[in-house]
Amino acid sequence: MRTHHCNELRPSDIDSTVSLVGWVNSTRDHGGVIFIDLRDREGMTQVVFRPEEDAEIAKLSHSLRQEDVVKVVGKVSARLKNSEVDTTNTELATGEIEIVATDLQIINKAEVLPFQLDKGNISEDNRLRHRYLDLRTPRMARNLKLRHRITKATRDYLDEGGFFEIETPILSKSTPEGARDFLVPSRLHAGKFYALPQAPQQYKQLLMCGGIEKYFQIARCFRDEDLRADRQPEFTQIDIEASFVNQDDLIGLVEGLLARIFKESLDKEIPANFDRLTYADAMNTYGSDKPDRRFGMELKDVSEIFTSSGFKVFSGAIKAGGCVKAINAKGFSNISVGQVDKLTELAKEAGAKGLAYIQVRGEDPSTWRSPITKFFSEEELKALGEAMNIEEGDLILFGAGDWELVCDVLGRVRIACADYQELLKGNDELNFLWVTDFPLLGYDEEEGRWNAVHHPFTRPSKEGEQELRDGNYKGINGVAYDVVLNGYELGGGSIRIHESELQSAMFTALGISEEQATAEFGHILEAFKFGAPPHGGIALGLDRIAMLVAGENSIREVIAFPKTNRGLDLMSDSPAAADHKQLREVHIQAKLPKKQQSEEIS
RNA sequence: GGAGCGGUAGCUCAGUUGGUUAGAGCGCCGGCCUGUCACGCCGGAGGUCGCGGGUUCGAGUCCCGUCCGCUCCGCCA
Repeated sequence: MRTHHCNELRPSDIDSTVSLVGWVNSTRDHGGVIFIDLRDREGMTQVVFRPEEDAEIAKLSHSLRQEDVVKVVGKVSARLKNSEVDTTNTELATGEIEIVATDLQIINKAEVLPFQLDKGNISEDNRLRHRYLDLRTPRMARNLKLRHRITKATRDYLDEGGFFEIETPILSKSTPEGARDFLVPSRLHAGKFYALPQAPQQYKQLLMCGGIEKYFQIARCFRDEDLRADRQPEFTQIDIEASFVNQDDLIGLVEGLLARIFKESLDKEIPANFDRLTYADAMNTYGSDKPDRRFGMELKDVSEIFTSSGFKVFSGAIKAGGCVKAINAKGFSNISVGQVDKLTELAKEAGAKGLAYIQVRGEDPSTWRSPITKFFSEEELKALGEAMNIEEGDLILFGAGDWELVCDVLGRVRIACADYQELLKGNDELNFLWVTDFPLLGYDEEEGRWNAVHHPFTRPSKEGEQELRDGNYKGINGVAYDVVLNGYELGGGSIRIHESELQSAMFTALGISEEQATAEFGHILEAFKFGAPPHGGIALGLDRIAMLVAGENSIREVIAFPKTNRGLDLMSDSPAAADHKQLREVHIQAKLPKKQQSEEIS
């Protein structure tokens, strides 16, 4: 049907006869001569219709409208160019040539579109409602192409590394831990349900038990939780598991994979090895387990200065076993009152009592504007000035109290300040980082029990193994690692437990009874008894990687048919009610909230 | 579950303190135009101001409720 794509023709093709197919991107009708830009997946080519060339064809060309699907046959010609005029279009790859049409076939007319494809600022709900049109835009074509290159690079790289791509069940079993599951009622087994997988975690470990040794999957995962710009209810992970490997093996593997991905999608070189920070250091220095290190503004512990301070908020916090930390937002002393209020609100939401600050208006502390410096002694002010490297124009922000809380609060404040100061404007750096040595278990005050920080299959550190068996849960680290890019968690993994007895100890730690463990996880406990190899793995968020590669702010921009914030597909209008027959077959009766009942009946 | 922002023509938006017939650009329709590439010129059509209620002589504008979209907190082992 076609001889070329719309991005291909060059001056070297002049005088050849070609045929192109595609969509009418735009028309410029001069009454006599008519130009159209013909667009396909790859690019655009200008077609010119002249009455003197073929009166019939030229006449037909007057009827062309945006997004008509057409086939054009014609001769490749040079654009008019002499000392007086130059009709070359430097914006277009094919801008030095044009097709002089000798035949035009209108394959399918398009009605007037719900929005103009060449306008860049269409509201997102409108784009989603007509996603099949939105996908024609260069932006979406590019994003999906990049996503394809990423998955292709992943498959090639892991294949070359000896990994088998294996599919695991979508209809699987609900697990008590973790995110809310999507449930699928069983027709054959009344009252029973499959769950859609949150991740192929157990299956991939069972593949290791099955002697596969190296597995990967571009795996669709499902979580019935609230959405965000970087969270969809169904999303895709690059899921990897390998036997007889340690943490360094997996870190090296993933560094190589990401290098391959960035090379083949953006032709960008990234560092061969990423920095590593322990969880404790990441929290201590950046107040986050996924720190954005493209800017500094590091958290500093200034407890020593205020141990016996007259300012009781600080000295009291230290006496109670906590700490005082501060950040220096360089050059941000001109912060507005409104912004101070916003930061304070942010700190309070995170659990702080307030947010102490100093606006540094000059060298001398007497010029500093602050609600708290009046309580500080001269020595304290001097020591603080040195510790925080205080200079004119700086803004110092404090947190005091429990270490974890202070880190978290200042971590959030740090991000907000960078945002206000536009520190990352125009920054195209790719800052990769490993965060390691996560705590294995975290204590949930509200529920009064221990939770897995990563998941219940993460291996404790060598020293932690006996502690786990003995029930000394505080302070055990897991052999877990997260890879972070510019403040986004790209993925996380761990070396797993492969001994049935140690896995049971883990379930005990999580308050799962022996009966429950047998019922929910019996298959994996059993599998570990028959010669399970030591193994570990990682899962990377494909959508987030694609988002960052494409330079987008939302993963919806790299997903062909995403859901809205409320989990709706505006195009197909899902989810939708099921009719009574369907529900009967799966032994389900819908019981709607009161306010919805009246609507459904009417 | 909570907070914030938004919803006005097919699209993107403006709309003052509540006050006459709700505007602009693009698109669309008709006419003109033989070198444009955001083509140009002339004319025209097009509105449940998200929906429901309230206040008022009078509501796009104020109040209450509700739906939808976006961002964030909670949540996301």
